[in-house]
Amino acid sequence: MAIDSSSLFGSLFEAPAVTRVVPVLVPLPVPVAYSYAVPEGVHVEPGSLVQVPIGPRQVIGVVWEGDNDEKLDPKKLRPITLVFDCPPLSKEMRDFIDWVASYTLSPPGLVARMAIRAPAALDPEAMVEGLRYIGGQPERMTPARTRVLDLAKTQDHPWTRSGLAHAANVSSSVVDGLTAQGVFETIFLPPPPVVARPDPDFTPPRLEGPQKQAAQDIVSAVHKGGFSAALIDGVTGSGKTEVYFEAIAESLRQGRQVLILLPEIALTPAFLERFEARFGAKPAEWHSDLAPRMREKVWRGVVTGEVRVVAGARSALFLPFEQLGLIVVDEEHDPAYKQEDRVFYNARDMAVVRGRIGDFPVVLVSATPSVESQVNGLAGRYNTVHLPTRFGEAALPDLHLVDMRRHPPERGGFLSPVLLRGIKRTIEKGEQALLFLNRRGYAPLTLCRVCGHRFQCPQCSSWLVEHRFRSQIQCHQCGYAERTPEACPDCGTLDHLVACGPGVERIAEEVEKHFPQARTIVMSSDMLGGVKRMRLELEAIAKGDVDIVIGTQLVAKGHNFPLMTLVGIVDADLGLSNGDPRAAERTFQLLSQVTGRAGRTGLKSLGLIQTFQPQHPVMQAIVSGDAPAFYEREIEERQKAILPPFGRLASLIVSADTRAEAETHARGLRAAAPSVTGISVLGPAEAPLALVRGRHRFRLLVHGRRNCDMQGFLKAMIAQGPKAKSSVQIQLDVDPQSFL
DNA sequence: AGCACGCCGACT
DNA sequence: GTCGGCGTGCTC
Repeated sequence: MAIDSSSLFGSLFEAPAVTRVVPVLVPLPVPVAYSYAVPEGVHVEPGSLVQVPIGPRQVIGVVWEGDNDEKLDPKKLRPITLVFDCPPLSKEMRDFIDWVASYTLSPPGLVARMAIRAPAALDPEAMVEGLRYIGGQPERMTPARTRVLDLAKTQDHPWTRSGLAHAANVSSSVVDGLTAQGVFETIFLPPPPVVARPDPDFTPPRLEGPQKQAAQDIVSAVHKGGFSAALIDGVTGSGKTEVYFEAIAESLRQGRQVLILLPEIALTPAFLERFEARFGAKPAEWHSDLAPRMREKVWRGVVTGEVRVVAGARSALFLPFEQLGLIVVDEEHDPAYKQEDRVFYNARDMAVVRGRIGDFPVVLVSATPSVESQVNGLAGRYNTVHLPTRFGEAALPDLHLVDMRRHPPERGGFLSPVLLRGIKRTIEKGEQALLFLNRRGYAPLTLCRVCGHRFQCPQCSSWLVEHRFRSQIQCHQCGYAERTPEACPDCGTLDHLVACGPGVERIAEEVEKHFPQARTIVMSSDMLGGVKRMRLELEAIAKGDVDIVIGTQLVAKGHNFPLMTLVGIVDADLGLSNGDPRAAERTFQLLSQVTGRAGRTGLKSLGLIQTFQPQHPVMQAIVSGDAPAFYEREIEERQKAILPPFGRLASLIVSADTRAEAETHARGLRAAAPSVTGISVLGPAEAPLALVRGRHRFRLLVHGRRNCDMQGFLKAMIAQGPKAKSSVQIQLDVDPQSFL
């Protein structure tokens, strides 16, 4: 119910009676709810969406519960401006918001804002204008008018103006003319649903072997109801999607809504079509570049319950579903689930929390689960379901390590003779080769041969990467770019700049030199022509119009290339030595994903992995396929990173996935524990180095996830003061039991 | 987050 | 003499 603002002020002589004061979460980075007066005759309850004044502007807020600040004079409080005509946020949703705010040490108002981020959706949706045939004839008949009338007579349902014109193959002015003659009357129709309702029994599933058991396991969890967390751990091509589709079907049969979380990049037309084939309708989409109108429609459909299934990126986790009954997190290991600004959260972990608070099952899915989820599986907190074999005729590629010390490339090159032979054989058979290198551009570093000058970013001091296609040198950290200079800016020498190391463009150059007749393409996110061109190129590749694809990690995700029978990893070691505590895990996941692109239609396929460290556990795990052993070792390594109880609270490193996140934590720490001096903020790669140098007595590592018990940590710090002999427990994200 | 106020440099 | 840089501080 919207209230008229003129009624808020009462008459001149009677002071408005303050009937009630309520706390309201406003979208500001403040730690508490603000208090507002509720005008007489206005009904609000916890969860109501309201418009309130903040200084000179109006914002959307949510009525919360709890005590109001008693220091504020209720008479001086400003009144709520408007109550939106919209179902209030449920108790579950409010508990979820409070929980996430407390866990991530974020202002609750900013967390709440993520749930109500479609402001215009709060207005009632406009009715659609329609036309109904009421009989009669126009004064003059024409062939076009006859066509329209024939159609309207045979199909007696309301038409839209353009729909009728299109169906009768006339221009809309013909329809307008008939309407003016009184043949049609204008009526108002409720807006059409955003998406059709999916039918759980549209296409019965055809599950094979281990899929059956896996589906039975998770379907029974959904059937039983109540909170549970499952981890579907299945190799690429093992049919994980079909399995979780059955869980979705069961939830739909129970009349509950379903949320499928996907990394943004995996929200492809291919996925939506697959869903449609099983359920007869597409899910509603939710992601960052949804058109504003669509965003509003989906948001409203979710609140009212009209939308049954949402497939969305991480932000979809905060949609206020009416009756959510299941969350599926596909590709649960994907780093894209981590939000890196404002509110730092991992949607995968918060999905589990939402399931626990809402008392419904959550299913995590991956071919290469995160170490965190593996630990939860081993500890019995998640029920692990294995799908060990490929489905149908698909066979895993035959994987081999290429020891680059024994098979060096020719001078100036990066492809070993072994890989070049493999490419030759593959394209001779009319099949495709994929060369993977996770590095955009031509070369990661450029220097002057004469004076040794290195091109460095003026803004953030990382190396500038040469991009030959664009004739630019770019900073991959901050986006700085300039035209590739011809002369060295330091010594002025012309044409003496030398590229160091490979990027995909440079690999393409090498490939073209060896296979001038082959059709070659470079796929990377900075591709000229944008997303549209990329889609077309991916289709062309799938059709077999390309022989050799050279790509960055963008080709690793989701796409199916039936003719791809050779995958060459150009530099498998890349990313193993960047100081990231998760480097080995990430590399394992990436390499598994890329090699999984091959052999999906039964053709015999091969993976060649170029490495200088063939003994490295990641390489061994990839070729042996012994993932359990790899995870066991990773878990051990991660647990070693949890420091034993330490002595004095002398100084502290705060380190996180990004410097910005570490800054956020540090601010919280400084505010909560002013007695602790010597708090340093370091980037992800610097913290281990500082520790090695012994500058700090201990560290608080919040790499990647916020699963460490920050609240407990702060309390312990405050309790012990700066010089106390302390034994603060630091809980690293490897063991995220704090939310279960 | 926004948007104010507030104090020091180059300009109609 | 003003316009404008962005540094602190407040919003129920």
